[in-house]
Amino acid sequence: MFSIGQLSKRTGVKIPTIRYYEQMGLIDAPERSEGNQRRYTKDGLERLSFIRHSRDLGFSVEDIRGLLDLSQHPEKPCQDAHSIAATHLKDVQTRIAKLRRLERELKRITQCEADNVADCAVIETLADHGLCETEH
Amino acid sequence: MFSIGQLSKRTGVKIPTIRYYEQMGLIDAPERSEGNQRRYTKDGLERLSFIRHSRDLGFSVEDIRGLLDLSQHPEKPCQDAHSIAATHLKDVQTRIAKLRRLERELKRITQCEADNVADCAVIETLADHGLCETEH
DNA sequence: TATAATGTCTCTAGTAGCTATAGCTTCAAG
DNA sequence: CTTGAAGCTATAGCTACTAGAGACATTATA
Repeated sequence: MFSIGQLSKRTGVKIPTIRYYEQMGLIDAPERSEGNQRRYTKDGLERLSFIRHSRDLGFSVEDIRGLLDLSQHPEKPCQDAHSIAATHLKDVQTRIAKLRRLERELKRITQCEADNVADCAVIETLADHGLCETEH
Repeated sequence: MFSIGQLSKRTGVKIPTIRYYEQMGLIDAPERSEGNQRRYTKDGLERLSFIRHSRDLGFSVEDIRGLLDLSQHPEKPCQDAHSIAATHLKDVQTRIAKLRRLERELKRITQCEADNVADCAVIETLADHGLCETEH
């Protein structure tokens, strides 16, 4: 049996976050000690690790709900898992593309060598959208 | 003079967002019509465009506060603007790097060809961090 | 000029995914 | 038995908006 602090150390999930996941119904409310403190089993540890890892990969809490549910039913087909992951991958790729456009634009404007605001490319660009090289 | 709706159309900033910016002190409270509706001048339009453009480039509201302040003082040196932009650029680059790691990992796990959850690489990977190729 | 349609007003609450704080109780070590 | 760390609940805060309710203003058409 683990206390919430031990669980936190083993999974890398902060204590308030564990309580938050319980509240959100991502993890079951565990048993309690006589003094009303949470006591987790190995199962709880594994479930939380799954969640942690999924969050690390950027899945939303809603996605994780679905993935957790699937993981409890090994005999089910796994199309749903594939589709959740594929959708997420697309989303990540979209965000990368957007950030790369920002990066290009920011690189360009930070090359400004002016000394004061009147001639500064950063401020000038922000003030006038027409000066941008790309559409955002 | 523009109504809030006209301002919204010209800048692409949604009406509730304009009111929100006013509340946050990013834009000044404009004059009102007899019937208490907001009436904006060209100045207001330009300031909001600046904000919109800065948001498009991903600057935070706090950053924008600083940038707006600088833009009002053309005689000032523009180091601060450069440093805000450079910090933001680094931040964007960090996020890109992180997303690329995610992309690689997601690509890998979505190549799974299994039919059911028991053999599914997606679920398996999430359940066991040891199966990851990279650190997140 | 009357009326209908659209626009705008304020206020409150909700979104995601936590994080922080206050004031209390419990646990483990010495 | 005491002390200090760890845990409890409940509430509020974070970013940057967005949605909705119910009332009032403005504009276009009949």
